[in-house]
Amino acid sequence: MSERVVPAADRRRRRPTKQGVVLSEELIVETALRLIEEHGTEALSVRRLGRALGADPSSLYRYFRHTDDLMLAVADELIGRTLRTWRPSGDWLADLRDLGLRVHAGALAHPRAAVLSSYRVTGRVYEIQAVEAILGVLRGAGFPDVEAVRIYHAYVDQALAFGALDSANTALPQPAREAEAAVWQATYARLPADTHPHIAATARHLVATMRHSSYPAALDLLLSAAAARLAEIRAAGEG
Amino acid sequence: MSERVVPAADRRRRRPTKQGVVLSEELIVETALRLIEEHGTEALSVRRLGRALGADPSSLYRYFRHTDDLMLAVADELIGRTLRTWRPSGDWLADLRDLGLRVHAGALAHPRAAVLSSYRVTGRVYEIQAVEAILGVLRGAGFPDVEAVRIYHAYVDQALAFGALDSANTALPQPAREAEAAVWQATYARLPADTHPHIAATARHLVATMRHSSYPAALDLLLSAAAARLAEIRAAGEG
DNA sequence: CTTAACAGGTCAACGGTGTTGTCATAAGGT
DNA sequence: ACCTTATGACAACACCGTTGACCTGTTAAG
Repeated sequence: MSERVVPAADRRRRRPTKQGVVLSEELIVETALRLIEEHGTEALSVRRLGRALGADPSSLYRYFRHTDDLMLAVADELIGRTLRTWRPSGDWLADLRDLGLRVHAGALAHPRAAVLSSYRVTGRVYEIQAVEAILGVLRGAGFPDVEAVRIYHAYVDQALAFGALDSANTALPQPAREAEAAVWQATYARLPADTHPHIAATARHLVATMRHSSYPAALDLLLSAAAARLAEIRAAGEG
Repeated sequence: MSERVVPAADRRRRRPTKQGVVLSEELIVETALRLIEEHGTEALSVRRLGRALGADPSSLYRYFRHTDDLMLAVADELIGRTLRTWRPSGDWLADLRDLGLRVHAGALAHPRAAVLSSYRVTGRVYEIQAVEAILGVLRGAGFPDVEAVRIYHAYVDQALAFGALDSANTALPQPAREAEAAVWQATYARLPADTHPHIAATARHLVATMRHSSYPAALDLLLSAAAARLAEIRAAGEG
């Protein structure tokens, strides 16, 4: 049973497909990303990807063992792209806020990859770079090691978790998405004040707020708590 | 074109299936939950569910218009179960902390269902109860409406997002889970200090911290930021 | 007690999916 | 120029959600 997938390094024979395309891991990953962007999550299937590439679907199994493998490769590329656009300024709070929003935006742009990668540790280069960078920002700001690690963990997981959450939501089929939006208007905004006083009192704000991601708000809350903690630490350090 | 789905209230004719099972919305939802728990997310399909119930798959379309409708019903049942175990004490901070941990624990107890339900708005009874209760706690504590809604949104999404994240991770196949745990020991803990100073300096803490959920830490950060905000609001109110 | 309406079950089919066993052939080292 | 084999193509498999047509037992009305 010879392996179906050949390691990228051993590839020599660049034979074109019937339609004249020369496949490669990079080309496949890029095309997958483009497909998701242009036609949404549900547009990404092995068969469609094959069609978009001008190749038989089964050819892709020469490059990835499962769709899962493909998605992880896509995710890795995504991390790399996000990290490359980040320009830390030296202001730890602003930098972490900026990076958080970038990670979240990157996740939204590629829902399927984001959901898959959110709960996995890859141990690959870009991930390691990100860990080192974030820890550097926190320790540079003056957080002691234990605190830096604790906040790093909460910060990263929150960015990934919200990224996945909001991704999954935007990846819903169109009718389901519209139905969700309608629920706040049609159901919550119409509950009577005598049975549901708190919802009724805030209905206007609920309808306006719930249609957007709560990640920016959650991020600001987390970071402001971290800043408060840092102030405490500094005060204690001077005593 | 007569509607395929008849509202639950109008159901009269309880005709058993060939295999002698009397279907109902409740029975279907319970069976779906059980299926997900026992055999994982991928085990839940209309066809398998039909088989597990002892009914033709197409029968389910007499109760739910799409799979999506079914998933919303499952999600709401989960919310209901969690909410029923919560006993608010009147201390807003403690109550929200307690509820958050319960939601998270509930998600971990039903890993596969939690992932599916985390990003949906059901608009069903239990969800409405939860929204009303949480908004009540926040407004009762003294948050003005806009602020209460903003914090409600971040708080709820955080609980659901971390629930889904940690669920997805625990739901990984055993070998994959072990491989993940090993990455911190095998990869991160061995990075040299000259190329990755921050990781090297905190490696001990990383290995210890990353194996647990960061949700409790993230929840505490969010709530402490909310408490700080409330203090500000109260101070301004007295001025 | 009969009967007609129809809720609610079944069946078959459609077009989609991921994946694999097998075959064909052109690329590339010798 | 030849042989190996990497790599593409094809066909098939087993699944998926969903729908239209059909059939039948339950139930409410007469």
